[in-house]
Amino acid sequence: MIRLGLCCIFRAEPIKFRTTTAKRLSGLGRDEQLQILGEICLHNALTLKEALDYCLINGIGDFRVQSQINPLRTHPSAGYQLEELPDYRKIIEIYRECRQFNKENNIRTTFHPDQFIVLSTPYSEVLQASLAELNYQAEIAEFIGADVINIHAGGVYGDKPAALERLKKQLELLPDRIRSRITLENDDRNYTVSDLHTLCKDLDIPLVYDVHHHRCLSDGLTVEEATALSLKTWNREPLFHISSPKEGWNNASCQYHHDYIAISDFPDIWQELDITVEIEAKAKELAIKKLKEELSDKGVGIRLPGN
DNA sequence: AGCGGTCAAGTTGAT
DNA sequence: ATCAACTTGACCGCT
Repeated sequence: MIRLGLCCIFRAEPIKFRTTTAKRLSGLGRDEQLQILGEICLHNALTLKEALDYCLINGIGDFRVQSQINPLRTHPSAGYQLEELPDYRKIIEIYRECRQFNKENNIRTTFHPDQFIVLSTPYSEVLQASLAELNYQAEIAEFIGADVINIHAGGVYGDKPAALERLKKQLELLPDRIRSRITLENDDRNYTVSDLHTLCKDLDIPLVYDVHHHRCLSDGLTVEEATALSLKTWNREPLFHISSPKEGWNNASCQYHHDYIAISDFPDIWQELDITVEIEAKAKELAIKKLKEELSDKGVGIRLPGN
Protein backbone atom coordinates (compact mmCIF):
# COMPACT_ATOMS: atom_id res chain seq x y z
CA MET A 1 0.00 0.00 0.00
CA ILE A 2 1.26 3.44 -0.98
CA ARG A 3 0.72 6.40 1.31
CA LEU A 4 0.82 9.53 -0.85
CA GLY A 5 2.39 12.69 0.55
CA LEU A 6 1.59 16.32 -0.23
CA CYS A 7 4.45 18.82 0.04
CA CYS A 8 3.81 22.01 1.99
CA ILE A 9 1.38 24.01 -0.13
CA PHE A 10 -1.63 23.85 -2.44
CA ARG A 11 -2.02 24.80 -6.08
CA ALA A 12 -5.79 25.34 -6.35
CA GLU A 13 -7.21 25.03 -2.85
CA PRO A 14 -7.47 28.34 -0.97
CA ILE A 15 -5.27 27.08 1.85
CA LYS A 16 -2.43 29.59 2.20
CA PHE A 17 0.41 29.84 4.66
CA ARG A 18 1.72 33.31 5.42
CA THR A 19 5.26 34.57 5.78
CA THR A 20 7.22 37.77 6.24
CA THR A 21 10.76 39.05 5.77
CA ALA A 22 13.43 40.34 8.11
CA LYS A 23 13.60 43.48 6.03
CA ARG A 24 9.97 44.30 6.62
CA LEU A 25 10.36 43.84 10.38
CA SER A 26 13.67 45.64 10.63
CA GLY A 27 12.24 49.13 11.06
CA LEU A 28 9.77 48.15 13.78
CA GLY A 29 10.02 47.94 17.54
CA ARG A 30 10.33 44.52 19.15
CA ASP A 31 6.76 44.42 20.42
CA GLU A 32 5.42 45.27 17.01
CA GLN A 33 7.63 42.59 15.42
CA LEU A 34 6.36 39.97 17.85
CA GLN A 35 2.78 41.06 17.24
CA ILE A 36 3.16 40.48 13.49
CA LEU A 37 5.08 37.25 13.92
CA GLY A 38 2.49 36.02 16.40
CA GLU A 39 -0.36 36.72 14.01
CA ILE A 40 1.42 34.87 11.23
CA CYS A 41 2.29 31.87 13.41
CA LEU A 42 -1.29 31.65 14.64
CA HIS A 43 -2.60 31.90 11.10
CA ASN A 44 -0.15 29.20 10.00
CA ALA A 45 -1.13 26.87 12.84
CA LEU A 46 -4.79 27.18 11.83
CA THR A 47 -3.80 26.72 8.20
CA LEU A 48 -1.91 23.55 9.10
CA LYS A 49 -5.10 22.17 10.60
CA GLU A 50 -6.97 23.11 7.41
CA ALA A 51 -4.33 21.33 5.35
CA LEU A 52 -4.66 18.18 7.46
CA ASP A 53 -8.45 18.31 7.13
CA TYR A 54 -8.01 18.49 3.38
CA CYS A 55 -5.67 15.50 3.46
CA LEU A 56 -8.16 13.42 5.42
CA ILE A 57 -11.04 14.23 3.09
CA ASN A 58 -8.97 13.66 -0.05
CA GLY A 59 -7.21 10.41 0.78
CA ILE A 60 -3.77 11.91 1.37
CA GLY A 61 -2.02 10.08 4.18
CA ASP A 62 1.06 12.27 4.55
CA PHE A 63 1.75 15.99 4.71
CA ARG A 64 5.13 17.73 4.62
CA VAL A 65 5.15 20.83 6.81
CA GLN A 66 6.99 23.81 5.38
CA SER A 67 10.04 25.12 7.21
CA GLN A 68 8.57 28.62 7.40
CA ILE A 69 5.59 27.65 9.54
CA ASN A 70 7.27 29.94 12.08
CA PRO A 71 8.83 32.56 9.78
CA LEU A 72 12.28 33.87 10.75
CA ARG A 73 12.23 31.72 13.86
CA THR A 74 16.04 31.42 14.08
CA HIS A 75 16.97 34.61 12.25
CA PRO A 76 19.92 36.40 13.94
CA SER A 77 18.00 39.62 14.59
CA ALA A 78 14.29 38.85 14.13
CA GLY A 79 14.41 35.35 15.69
CA TYR A 80 12.22 34.47 18.66
CA GLN A 81 10.96 31.78 20.98
CA LEU A 82 7.34 30.63 20.75
CA GLU A 83 6.80 31.87 24.30
CA GLU A 84 7.53 35.44 23.21
CA LEU A 85 4.56 35.52 20.86
CA PRO A 86 1.31 37.12 22.09
CA ASP A 87 -0.87 34.07 21.36
CA TYR A 88 1.67 31.34 21.99
CA ARG A 89 -0.60 29.26 24.23
CA LYS A 90 -3.23 29.13 21.54
CA ILE A 91 -0.64 28.32 18.88
CA ILE A 92 0.69 25.39 20.90
CA GLU A 93 -2.83 24.21 21.62
CA ILE A 94 -3.56 24.08 17.89
CA TYR A 95 -0.37 22.12 17.27
CA ARG A 96 -1.48 19.60 19.90
CA GLU A 97 -4.89 19.34 18.27
CA CYS A 98 -3.14 18.60 14.98
CA ARG A 99 -1.15 15.85 16.69
CA GLN A 100 -4.30 14.27 18.09
CA PHE A 101 -6.06 14.61 14.74
CA ASN A 102 -3.16 12.93 12.94
CA LYS A 103 -3.07 10.12 15.46
CA GLU A 104 -6.80 9.46 15.18
CA ASN A 105 -6.76 9.60 11.41
CA ASN A 106 -3.46 7.90 10.59
CA ILE A 107 -1.93 10.94 8.93
CA ARG A 108 1.85 11.14 8.84
CA THR A 109 3.70 14.47 8.95
CA THR A 110 7.30 15.28 8.05
CA PHE A 111 9.69 18.20 7.88
CA HIS A 112 12.28 18.96 5.20
CA PRO A 113 14.62 21.78 6.26
CA ASP A 114 16.13 23.47 3.22
CA GLN A 115 19.61 23.76 1.81
CA PHE A 116 20.95 26.04 4.51
CA ILE A 117 21.06 23.17 6.98
CA VAL A 118 24.51 21.67 6.45
CA LEU A 119 25.86 19.30 9.07
CA SER A 120 28.90 18.47 6.91
CA THR A 121 30.11 22.06 6.96
CA PRO A 122 33.59 22.83 8.30
CA TYR A 123 32.41 26.26 9.46
CA SER A 124 31.23 26.50 13.06
CA GLU A 125 28.85 29.40 12.39
CA VAL A 126 27.08 27.47 9.65
CA LEU A 127 26.90 24.47 11.94
CA GLN A 128 25.44 26.47 14.82
CA ALA A 129 22.81 28.06 12.59
CA SER A 130 21.94 24.62 11.23
CA LEU A 131 21.56 23.15 14.70
CA ALA A 132 19.36 26.05 15.82
CA GLU A 133 17.10 25.52 12.84
CA LEU A 134 16.91 21.76 13.43
CA ASN A 135 16.07 22.38 17.07
CA TYR A 136 13.20 24.68 16.11
CA GLN A 137 11.79 22.24 13.57
CA ALA A 138 12.13 19.40 16.07
CA GLU A 139 10.14 21.41 18.60
CA ILE A 140 7.24 21.80 16.17
CA ALA A 141 7.63 18.18 15.07
CA GLU A 142 7.24 17.09 18.66
CA PHE A 143 4.11 19.20 19.13
CA ILE A 144 2.39 17.88 16.01
CA GLY A 145 3.76 14.34 16.14
CA ALA A 146 5.94 14.42 13.02
CA ASP A 147 8.35 11.48 12.84
CA VAL A 148 10.74 12.73 10.14
CA ILE A 149 13.09 15.69 9.79
CA ASN A 150 14.73 15.03 6.45
CA ILE A 151 17.96 16.73 5.40
CA HIS A 152 20.60 16.48 2.68
CA ALA A 153 24.21 15.64 3.37
CA GLY A 154 25.37 19.09 2.23
CA GLY A 155 28.62 20.15 0.58
CA VAL A 156 31.69 18.19 -0.45
CA TYR A 157 34.40 20.87 0.02
CA GLY A 158 36.70 18.97 -2.32
CA ASP A 159 36.95 15.94 -0.02
CA LYS A 160 33.88 13.76 0.23
CA PRO A 161 35.18 11.26 2.81
CA ALA A 162 36.17 14.11 5.14
CA ALA A 163 32.80 15.80 4.67
CA LEU A 164 30.99 12.54 5.41
CA GLU A 165 33.10 12.10 8.53
CA ARG A 166 32.07 15.56 9.79
CA LEU A 167 28.45 14.75 8.98
CA LYS A 168 28.67 11.48 10.89
CA LYS A 169 30.18 13.15 13.93
CA GLN A 170 27.48 15.82 14.03
CA LEU A 171 24.70 13.27 13.58
CA GLU A 172 26.00 11.34 16.57
CA LEU A 173 25.99 14.50 18.71
CA LEU A 174 22.40 15.51 17.95
CA PRO A 175 20.04 15.75 20.92
CA ASP A 176 17.47 12.96 20.97
CA ARG A 177 14.55 15.14 19.90
CA ILE A 178 16.31 15.73 16.58
CA ARG A 179 18.26 12.50 16.37
CA SER A 180 15.16 10.31 16.69
CA ARG A 181 13.60 12.05 13.65
CA ILE A 182 16.54 12.87 11.41
CA THR A 183 16.83 11.22 7.99
CA LEU A 184 19.23 11.67 5.06
CA GLU A 185 18.19 12.06 1.43
CA ASN A 186 20.25 11.51 -1.70
CA ASP A 187 20.57 14.74 -3.69
CA ASP A 188 21.07 15.59 -7.37
CA ARG A 189 24.53 17.19 -7.11
CA ASN A 190 26.75 15.58 -4.49
CA TYR A 191 25.56 12.61 -2.47
CA THR A 192 24.00 9.44 -3.89
CA VAL A 193 22.41 6.43 -2.21
CA SER A 194 25.71 4.69 -2.78
CA ASP A 195 27.51 7.46 -0.85
CA LEU A 196 25.07 7.48 2.05
CA HIS A 197 23.74 4.00 2.75
CA THR A 198 26.71 2.78 4.79
CA LEU A 199 26.61 5.80 7.06
CA CYS A 200 22.86 5.38 7.42
CA LYS A 201 23.20 1.71 8.38
CA ASP A 202 26.03 2.42 10.82
CA LEU A 203 24.11 5.14 12.67
CA ASP A 204 20.56 3.81 12.22
CA ILE A 205 19.63 6.90 10.25
CA PRO A 206 16.84 6.22 7.71
CA LEU A 207 17.67 7.01 4.07
CA VAL A 208 14.98 8.88 2.14
CA TYR A 209 15.36 7.63 -1.42
CA ASP A 210 14.57 10.30 -4.02
CA VAL A 211 14.35 8.43 -7.31
CA HIS A 212 14.31 11.66 -9.33
CA HIS A 213 17.61 12.79 -7.82
CA HIS A 214 18.99 9.31 -8.47
CA ARG A 215 18.03 9.59 -12.14
CA CYS A 216 19.73 13.03 -12.31
CA LEU A 217 22.87 11.91 -10.48
CA SER A 218 23.49 8.24 -11.04
CA ASP A 219 25.82 6.10 -8.94
CA GLY A 220 25.87 2.80 -10.76
CA LEU A 221 22.99 1.42 -8.73
CA THR A 222 19.72 0.47 -10.41
CA VAL A 223 16.46 1.85 -9.04
CA GLU A 224 15.77 -1.61 -7.65
CA GLU A 225 19.14 -1.78 -5.88
CA ALA A 226 18.83 1.74 -4.45
CA THR A 227 15.31 0.95 -3.28
CA ALA A 228 16.48 -2.22 -1.52
CA LEU A 229 19.42 -0.48 0.17
CA SER A 230 17.20 2.36 1.36
CA LEU A 231 14.46 0.06 2.64
CA LYS A 232 16.98 -1.67 4.89
CA THR A 233 17.72 1.56 6.76
CA TRP A 234 14.13 2.05 7.98
CA ASN A 235 12.78 0.93 11.35
CA ARG A 236 9.33 2.36 10.49
CA GLU A 237 7.33 3.02 7.32
CA PRO A 238 9.89 4.04 4.69
CA LEU A 239 9.67 7.47 3.06
CA PHE A 240 10.60 8.00 -0.58
CA HIS A 241 10.34 10.98 -2.94
CA ILE A 242 9.30 11.18 -6.56
CA SER A 243 8.99 13.85 -9.23
CA SER A 244 8.99 14.09 -13.00
CA PRO A 245 11.27 16.34 -15.06
CA LYS A 246 9.75 19.46 -16.54
CA GLU A 247 11.59 19.12 -19.86
CA GLY A 248 11.83 15.35 -20.19
CA TRP A 249 14.68 13.00 -19.32
CA ASN A 250 16.81 13.86 -22.36
CA ASN A 251 17.14 17.50 -21.43
CA ALA A 252 20.30 18.58 -19.64
CA SER A 253 18.36 20.39 -16.93
CA CYS A 254 16.48 17.43 -15.53
CA GLN A 255 16.18 18.92 -12.05
CA TYR A 256 13.18 21.12 -12.77
CA HIS A 257 9.98 19.61 -11.49
CA HIS A 258 6.97 19.06 -13.72
CA ASP A 259 3.42 20.05 -12.71
CA TYR A 260 2.44 16.38 -12.61
CA ILE A 261 3.97 12.92 -12.18
CA ALA A 262 4.29 10.77 -15.26
CA ILE A 263 3.04 7.34 -14.23
CA SER A 264 5.97 5.82 -16.14
CA ASP A 265 8.33 7.50 -13.65
CA PHE A 266 6.76 5.63 -10.73
CA PRO A 267 9.02 2.60 -10.21
CA ASP A 268 7.28 -0.73 -10.72
CA ILE A 269 9.16 -2.14 -7.77
CA TRP A 270 7.53 0.39 -5.42
CA GLN A 271 4.01 -0.73 -6.27
CA GLU A 272 4.02 -3.69 -3.91
CA LEU A 273 5.71 -1.93 -1.00
CA ASP A 274 4.25 -0.41 2.17
CA ILE A 275 5.81 3.03 1.89
CA THR A 276 5.12 6.74 2.02
CA VAL A 277 5.85 8.52 -1.27
CA GLU A 278 5.98 12.30 -1.15
CA ILE A 279 4.94 13.80 -4.46
CA GLU A 280 7.19 16.68 -5.50
CA ALA A 281 5.09 18.11 -8.30
CA LYS A 282 4.27 21.75 -8.82
CA ALA A 283 0.53 21.13 -9.26
CA LYS A 284 0.57 19.85 -5.67
CA GLU A 285 -2.83 18.42 -4.63
CA LEU A 286 -3.95 18.24 -8.26
CA ALA A 287 -0.92 16.08 -9.09
CA ILE A 288 -1.70 13.76 -6.19
CA LYS A 289 -5.29 13.39 -7.31
CA LYS A 290 -4.16 12.45 -10.82
CA LEU A 291 -1.45 10.03 -9.68
CA LYS A 292 -3.80 8.44 -7.15
CA GLU A 293 -6.32 7.71 -9.90
CA GLU A 294 -3.68 6.34 -12.25
CA LEU A 295 -2.15 4.10 -9.59
CA SER A 296 -5.59 2.83 -8.61
CA ASP A 297 -6.32 2.00 -12.26
CA LYS A 298 -3.19 -0.16 -12.25
CA GLY A 299 -4.44 -1.94 -9.16
CA VAL A 300 -1.93 -0.37 -6.78
CA GLY A 301 -3.29 -0.03 -3.25
CA ILE A 302 -3.44 3.46 -1.75
CA ARG A 303 -3.21 3.74 2.01
CA LEU A 304 -5.95 6.18 2.90
CA PRO A 305 -6.09 8.17 6.12
CA GLY A 306 -9.17 7.97 8.31
CA ASN A 307 -9.14 4.72 10.23
C1' DA B 1 -7.07 45.31 -8.52
C1' DG B 2 -2.93 44.06 -10.76
C1' DC B 3 1.84 43.67 -11.35
C1' DG B 4 6.89 43.65 -10.67
C1' DG B 5 10.68 43.56 -7.52
C1' DT B 6 12.25 41.43 -3.48
C1' DC B 7 13.23 38.11 0.02
C1' DA B 8 17.99 34.94 6.18
C1' DA B 9 20.63 31.41 5.69
C1' DG B 10 25.04 27.51 1.98
C1' DT B 11 27.35 25.45 -1.74
C1' DT B 12 28.56 24.69 -6.34
C1' DG B 13 29.93 25.78 -10.75
C1' DA B 14 29.38 28.78 -14.94
C1' DT B 15 30.99 33.09 -16.57
C1' DA C 1 35.33 37.69 -8.38
C1' DT C 2 30.47 37.57 -9.16
C1' DC C 3 26.21 35.54 -9.37
C1' DA C 4 22.50 32.31 -10.73
C1' DA C 5 20.53 27.97 -9.48
C1' DC C 6 18.62 25.06 -6.20
C1' DT C 7 12.68 25.97 -4.78
C1' DT C 8 8.99 28.99 -4.71
C1' DG C 9 5.73 31.41 -3.62
C1' DA C 10 3.99 35.39 -0.78
C1' DC C 11 4.25 40.02 0.29
C1' DC C 12 4.94 44.94 -0.25
C1' DG C 13 4.60 48.97 -2.60
C1' DC C 14 3.65 51.15 -6.63
C1' DT C 15 0.44 52.18 -10.48
